[in-house]
Amino acid sequence: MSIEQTKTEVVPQEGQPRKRMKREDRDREIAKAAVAFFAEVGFDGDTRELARRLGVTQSLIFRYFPNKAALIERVYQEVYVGRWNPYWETIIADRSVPLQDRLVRLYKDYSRVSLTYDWVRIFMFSGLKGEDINTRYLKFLRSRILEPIAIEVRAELGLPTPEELPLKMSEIELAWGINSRIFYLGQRKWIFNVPLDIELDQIIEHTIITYLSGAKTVVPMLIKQD
Amino acid sequence: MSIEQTKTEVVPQEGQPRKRMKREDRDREIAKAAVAFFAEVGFDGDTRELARRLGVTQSLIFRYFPNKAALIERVYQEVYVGRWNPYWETIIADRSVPLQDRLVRLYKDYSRVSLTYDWVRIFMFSGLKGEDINTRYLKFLRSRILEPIAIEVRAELGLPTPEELPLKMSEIELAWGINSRIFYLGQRKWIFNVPLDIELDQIIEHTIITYLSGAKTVVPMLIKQD
DNA sequence: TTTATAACTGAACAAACGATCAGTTAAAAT
DNA sequence: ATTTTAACTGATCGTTTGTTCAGTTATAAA
Repeated sequence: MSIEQTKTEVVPQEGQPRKRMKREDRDREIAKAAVAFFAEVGFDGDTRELARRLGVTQSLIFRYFPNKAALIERVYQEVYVGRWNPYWETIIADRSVPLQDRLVRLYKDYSRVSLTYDWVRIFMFSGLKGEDINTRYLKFLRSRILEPIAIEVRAELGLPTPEELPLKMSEIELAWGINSRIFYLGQRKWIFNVPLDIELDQIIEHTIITYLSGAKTVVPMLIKQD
Repeated sequence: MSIEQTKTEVVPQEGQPRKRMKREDRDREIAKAAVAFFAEVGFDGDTRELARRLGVTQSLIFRYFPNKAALIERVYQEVYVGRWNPYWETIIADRSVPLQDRLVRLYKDYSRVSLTYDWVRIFMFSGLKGEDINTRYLKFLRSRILEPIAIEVRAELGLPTPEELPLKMSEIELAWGINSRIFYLGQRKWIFNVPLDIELDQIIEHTIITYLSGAKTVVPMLIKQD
């Protein structure tokens, strides 16, 4: 599996210099370039440099976005909203597949999105800026991914269902462990410049095995507490 | 253990208006305030605001540091170099204590430093800025903490020593899992504003149990590969 | 009290920044 | 071919930023 970025935008044609674009096309091009640019330098990156990379003047950007904040808001939309795949939520609950396989499949696919250069860095930049979109995203992730995982673990271990015994906070915290592991891989690669020593797929497999192995030991203990 | 009270801020003393300080004292005060300030707003924070918080004029800062870059460099020194505790390295190797207890003790203590508001945020800000000090820190961490842990796990499971069979990359990657888990807790609390659901100490204990439980399953498999 | 030292201030500069707008020109409509 | 539309430019403004420096004043030595 690769964690390269998908690049579907229209590249400025060398032979046929179509200078003027339709509003919609230019709009998308600016937004796309803004994602890549702000991911690289942060949201303090100046609009003149962004315009230079686009091959247009700075003032044009402000004819498409009322101000810089609106452009940044658009970047959030592109990254957070535009890249969530509802299919992830369906993988988890499919009990015709062994749980370990489901989790490996889920996180291999999830990492194709959330371990890209753009995604990891935008996520940190916006978080450090204090935007509440990160908080909202993680709460969404918790309800759509982590809680379902905790439920499946209960079933796997032959423990009471959430209806019989509500999920403990600590069971969900245990599931956070998977995401923290995956996300940290992205940070090492795209922020801290510490390359991964082995294949991503292999790390994901070990992460899932470790999680399930630990859950088998810890969860039966957890649900007896409090 | 708590990670609550760690957001430091230098408040101008009202009761004791010692206006002029000795060079050394003022130097330390500026450095300390700079850590707190840049941790909050990032390294693009302006020196006028920093001076205002210190209760001095902006020009004074430049009488203590030749330029802003030098001040930032000092911040790195304070956070990365100044807060490493060599005692951590000795805990791991003490085989008179059960491995699980050693790891729990190590990470409870380590998290007292690396899960503070200042530390987590400065670490991310400098990483995103592309400073190589993060890379160097993580390589140091790897050699002083992660590799020793992997070695102790070998001993615990009755597997060959590193002299008999060199450590595999994947064994160290497995140990990264502990650190990624711990660090992510700090990010949730100090960057993403997603509070921890249960006590930090408890999460650390579960993290170690999960790691050791997983290692017991995975490591014997790993050392037979390649 | 007087003098010497050095901690500190206030004003200013140049560069970089987001944002505005009157004017230009490519491309579609007639 | 001519007109109309709208994508785009170039110049400029006000603000914020790091940095400098001549001058001020608290503090300790004399």
